[in-house]
Amino acid sequence: MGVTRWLDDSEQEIWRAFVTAVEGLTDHFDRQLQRDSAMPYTYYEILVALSEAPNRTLRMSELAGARGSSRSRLSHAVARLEEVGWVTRRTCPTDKRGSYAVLTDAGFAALAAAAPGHVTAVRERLFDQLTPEQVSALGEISKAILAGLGCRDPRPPAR
Amino acid sequence: MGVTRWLDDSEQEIWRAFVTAVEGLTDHFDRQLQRDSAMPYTYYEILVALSEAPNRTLRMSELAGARGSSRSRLSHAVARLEEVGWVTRRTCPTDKRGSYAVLTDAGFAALAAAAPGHVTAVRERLFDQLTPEQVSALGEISKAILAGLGCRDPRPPAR
DNA sequence: AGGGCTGCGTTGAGCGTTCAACAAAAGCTA
DNA sequence: TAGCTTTTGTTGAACGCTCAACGCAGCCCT
Repeated sequence: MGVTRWLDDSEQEIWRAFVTAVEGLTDHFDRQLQRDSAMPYTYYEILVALSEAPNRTLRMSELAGARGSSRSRLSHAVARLEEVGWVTRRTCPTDKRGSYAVLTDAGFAALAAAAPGHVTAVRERLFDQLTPEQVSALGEISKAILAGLGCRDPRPPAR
Repeated sequence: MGVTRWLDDSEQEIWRAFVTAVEGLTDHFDRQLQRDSAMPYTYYEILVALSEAPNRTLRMSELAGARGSSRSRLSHAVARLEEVGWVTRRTCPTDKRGSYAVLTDAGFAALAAAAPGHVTAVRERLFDQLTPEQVSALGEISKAILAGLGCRDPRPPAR
C-alpha cells in the first residue's frame, strides 16, 4: 500500500462543509419526522417502498435490497412496525423460508399523513437553498459517488 | 400553512440519488473506521477536535458546540472514550460546574493510526469520483445548505 | 443574604443499528 | 438419495443516540 494522499486545505474545507451539511440535513429530517409523525426516517423509507410495491407487499429480502439495509435491521424494523400496526407479515407459500411484509391501511394512512411535512422539509432545506444549476450538479455528483461505491475493492472477505 | 409543493420526477430522482449516495458514503466510512480502528466516525471526529485544540484539551460544551452534538451525546461518548483510555476528564478550577476533556497519548496514537485509512477512504470514494469542477461545486452546495440550516423557523418552542 | 433563573454536565430509559450466531428451507453435487 | 453449501430470515447482546429529568454551580436582582 502506498503513501497516504492527505487532503489539502481547500479539500479539507470542502470535506468539513460537506460532512456538516449532511449531518445537519439528516438530523433535521429525522427530527421533523420523529416529532410530527413519530417515525424515524428509515421507517418512512420502508413505508414508501411498500406503498409503491404491487399489493403493497414485498419480500423481506427485496425490501432490504431496495434500501441498502441489512436483513437483520429490516427484521427488527418490521417487528417494530408490526407492533405499531403499520405492517403485517405473511409467510410465502412457494418458499417456506421467506416472508412478506405488507403495508396495512393504518400504515398507508400514517405515510400519507407524514409525507407533506417531510417533502416540505426537503424542499425548504435542500432544493430551495440551491440554484437550478446546483440542483442538477448535485444530481450528477450523487450519481458519480454511487458509481464509485458499487462493488469495489475485490479484497477477499475477512473470513 | 399552504399547499405542499411536491417533488417532480427530476427532483425525485435527484433526491433519491443524493440520499442513497450519502447513506452509502457514511456507511462506508463508518464501517471502515470501525473495522480498522475500532471507533465510530463520531468518535473519530471528537478525537480530531481534541487533537487540534491547545493542550489537546476542550471544555465539554465547546466540544459539543464544535461538532453539532448534544451535551448528553458528548457526555456518553466521552465516558466511553474514557473507558478505552483515549480521553480523560479534568474538572475546571475556575468554574466548578465545568469539566475538561483531554486527549491522552494513547488517544493521540489511536487517532494517528486511524487517520491514513480514513483519509484514503474519503479520497477514494469522494474526491476521486468527482471532477475538480464537481468538487468545488460540492463545496458551494454544502455551504448553501449550511446557510439554510442556521437558526431558522422562529416558531415558539413546542412547550 | 435570599430567591429565582440560567447554564453545565450527568444519568437512565427507550430505541434503532450492528454483529455474530443460529434455524430452517432450498439448491447443488455426487 | 445423502451430504454439503447457500439463502432467508430471526434472535440476543452490545453499542450509540435521543429525550427528559436531575444536581449543581454561577449569576442576577432586590
